Amino acid sequence: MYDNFIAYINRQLTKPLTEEEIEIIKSAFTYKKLRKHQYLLQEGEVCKMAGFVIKGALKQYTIDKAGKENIIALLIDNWWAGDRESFVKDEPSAFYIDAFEETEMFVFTKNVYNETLSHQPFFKELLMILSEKHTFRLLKRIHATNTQTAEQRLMELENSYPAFFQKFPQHIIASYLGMTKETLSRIRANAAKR
Amino acid sequence: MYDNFIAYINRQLTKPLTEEEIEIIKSAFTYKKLRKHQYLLQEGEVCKMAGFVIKGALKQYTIDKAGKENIIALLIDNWWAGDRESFVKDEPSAFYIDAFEETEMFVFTKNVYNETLSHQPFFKELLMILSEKHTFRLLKRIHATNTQTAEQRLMELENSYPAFFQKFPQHIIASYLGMTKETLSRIRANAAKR
DNA sequence: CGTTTGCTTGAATTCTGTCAAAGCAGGTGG
DNA sequence: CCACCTGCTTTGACAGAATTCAAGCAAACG
Repeated sequence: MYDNFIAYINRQLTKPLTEEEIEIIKSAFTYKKLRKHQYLLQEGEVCKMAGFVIKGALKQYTIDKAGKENIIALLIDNWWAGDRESFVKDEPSAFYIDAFEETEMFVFTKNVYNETLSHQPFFKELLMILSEKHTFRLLKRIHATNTQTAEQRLMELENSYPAFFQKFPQHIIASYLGMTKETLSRIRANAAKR
Repeated sequence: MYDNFIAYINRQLTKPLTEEEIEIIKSAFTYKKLRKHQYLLQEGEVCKMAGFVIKGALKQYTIDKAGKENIIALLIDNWWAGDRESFVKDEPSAFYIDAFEETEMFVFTKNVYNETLSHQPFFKELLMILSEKHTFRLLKRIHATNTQTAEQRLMELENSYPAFFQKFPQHIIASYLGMTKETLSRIRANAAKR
């Protein structure tokens, strides 16, 4: 059951996990299944649980006064889900995270993190590597929104993360890209004409 | 000379630096002064040096085919400068970083990082803490551009980082915020009318 | 079968970028 | 000391892009 997860971690780290470390992972991460529309986290809650998406799809978003969802992240197989800021600082989260389809995860709690994972060198290295990759992607997203047209960003997303387009409807993708669903639809229509 | 820098690091870490660690810092970080307009890094170069801004101002940016600068980061006193992606992966950087005014820094090289700093627990912790804070800020920037108007983002920047407006002219700030200098000027004019 | 969900399209409006021109310092060199 | 640059800001006119509001349609679902 943990095989793919262990293999994934080994792909990130510079040296493979020892048997001992694998045991630690198996005891620290518990299997959790989210039904469609089930919350992993709600705004105002402190994020006490984070984890790895084995299979499924979640969205992370805020809701403004008008009730509109603003998608900040889309999370699918082999991604991590959780609000790290809230988790680390023990502060209420600004985000909702919920399952857009039935989702299987390996999760760990703040207690397990504090007592076990945070002392493990392999886990510190993993966190550092993931954090760096995440930072690089976020920087690219900012740069892309500042320099590229809506159409270019859409095409780039289609190339980089085609799975998003299988899992999520267009209005979700549009919000993630910072545009309305109408704009996304029109971009598509214009591109098709050429 | 290193006092403020050591104090800064102690403010980040959970436990204060030992005398030994302070000595390591003093030998690993060297003082460097950049003249106005001097490059810390140019596009296409591998970033072999990164560091802490003691005093001064730098901008990190790309240049498009039309020759237009696109500012991705502004770096002033008590910030860190360098392209971590290039530094870590040993790949050519996509960015320029140059001093907008005379700038004093404490820098470390890739060699020093590999041989010394990367093995120091205190430095790993520091990197992790800084990386996390950086990530939180980047996420907020993305969310702000997707949900707030140009005027709101400008006002928020004025509140959060007033020093930017002392150090940099408006056309640099505008680029950082992803708008043209004309738009920024008009936002100001409209806001003043009310 | 009716309801929900997602997608498209149109028209009007607002916002932003582009291009061009002009003004306004501050600093430099003659 | 003055004239001239250079860097920065502002303004206007116009074009283009994106949002909003509204309506309609198709597919999926219970």
